[in-house]
Order: sequence, then structure tokens, then C-alpha cells
Amino acid sequence: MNTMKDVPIDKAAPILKLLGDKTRLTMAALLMEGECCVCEFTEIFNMSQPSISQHLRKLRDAGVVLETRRGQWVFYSLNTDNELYPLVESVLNQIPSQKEKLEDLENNGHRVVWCDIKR
Amino acid sequence: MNTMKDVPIDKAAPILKLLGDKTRLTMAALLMEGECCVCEFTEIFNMSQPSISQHLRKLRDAGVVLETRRGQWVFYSLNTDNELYPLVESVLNQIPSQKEKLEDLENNGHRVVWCDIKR
DNA sequence: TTGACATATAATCATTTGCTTATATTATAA
DNA sequence: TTATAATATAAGCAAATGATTATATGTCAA
Repeated sequence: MNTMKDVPIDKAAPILKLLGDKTRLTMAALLMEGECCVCEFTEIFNMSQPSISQHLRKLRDAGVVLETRRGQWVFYSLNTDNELYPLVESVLNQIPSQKEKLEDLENNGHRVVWCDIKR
Repeated sequence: MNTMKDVPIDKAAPILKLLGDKTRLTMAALLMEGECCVCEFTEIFNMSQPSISQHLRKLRDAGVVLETRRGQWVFYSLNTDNELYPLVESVLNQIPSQKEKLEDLENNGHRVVWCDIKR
């Protein structure tokens, strides 16, 4: 077991605080399945679009996620290159996959898949 | 690699929020080295005793730590039997040991060791 | 252009948080 | 008993948080 205790406590605490919000923790868990765009999160969470946007901003400012604009959409993904990613990953490894939520989206035709649009 | 994704997201988030405070995260990390009493925490953190007490209470209410009274002292320890302990442990495994802080205490004669007192 | 859709930002507000000081409780020792 | 040490609780307060509504920005398509 290779446990690298590399994340200083001063940096770890703010990350855990971010993940300590149910919405953001679920977002991160969803991103373990791959990138998602804002409108998907808006569909999944029973919450206003600005609220979603603000949560994503916090995660981005902390380096937890990356954003990429593709046309009208902005896609978010886990920032696996971040020095703090090992901490994020080890947390997410302890909680259940949220992939059902994405499957529900697909079944309702609300999943945004870039290659489908771009063609 | 045996990752048990057993901690529901509703229970994980509040624990992460608790550990998202630098003082509490450091407390938990210290407890990885063994039990500590309140006065040791009070010595370590530059903070009032009631503040220490309130942090410990939150950790206790969440089931993260256990308390045992021995004479005047109250000792705290990690609650390894808690269903959420795997999450706590995997977080603490990512951050550096805080044992230096305890060694400093010993060097200053501020470490409280029960067997030394009881005799 | 213009209109519609996707997203971000600003302003506001109620709630939560983490600290402080003051005081209560509990246990030991003189 | 009474004093003292260790800890907990109460009350108060400033700052942070997470939501909302309203508005701005950016992209695409007609």
C-alpha cells in the first residue's frame, strides 16, 4: 500500500471543507464517471442554475475541477494533475458511484454528449 | 485494491465538513498517534480551552472520536468502530503525521500520560 | 441583427460557524 | 470542607456560507 502523505494540512482542510458540502461532493463523484456540463448538473440537482454555477466556481478556484468551453456548453472535469488530487480521489473512493444519476439523464434525453452535437 | 464504497454520500459530507476545519483535522491527525487529553490540545493549539472543547464535542457528536474520563482528565481517541471510520482513515492517510507536536509536548513536560499519574 | 439557450456574476439575505468571555461542573488534594 | 485544576456549557458576535432573484455575458442559429 503506497500511501503518500504529501498533502499539507493547510491545503487539505480547505479541500475537505469544499467536499463537505453534499452538492459539491456529489458533483465530484459524478465527475469520477467523466466530464459533465453545467446544464447536466442543473438537471440533476434540485437547485437554481446560479447556485450550481457558484459551487462549480469554488471547486474550480480550489483546483479540484477544470472547465472547458465547447460551444455554448461548459464542461467540467476532475483535475487529476492537481497536487491535491490524491486526497480528492481517496475521498471519492470511499463513497458510492453516482453513475445512476447520469443514466437517468440519458434515459430522459438530457445527457449532453459533445460528439453527438458536433458530428 | 479493496475499496469499499460503503459510506453513503449523506453521511460522508458532514464528516468531511468536520474534517474541513484545520483545527479538527489536526486533532484527528494527532489522535492517529494515540489518545490525547483536552489539556494537551489546549497546549498545542493557540486557542481558548472552550474552543477546543467545542471542536471535540462536534467530533464526538459525529461519532468520529470517543471520550473517556480518567480522574480529572478526559481522553479522546479515534472511534475506529464507527461505520464512517474508513472515510476518516483514508483522509488521514493522505496528510502528514502530526507526531512532532506531541514530541514537543513531551520535551516541555506537558504530555499527560495516564500510567505516569496513576502509578 | 435578433432571439434563444447556456452560463456567469451581482446583490441580498437567513443560517451556520468558530471564536471569545463568563460561568458551571466535576474530580482531586490540602 | 475548601481550594484548585480540568473540562464543559452558555451567551454573544463577527465572518463565512449557501441559497435566491435579477441581470449580464457569450454562443449559435435563423
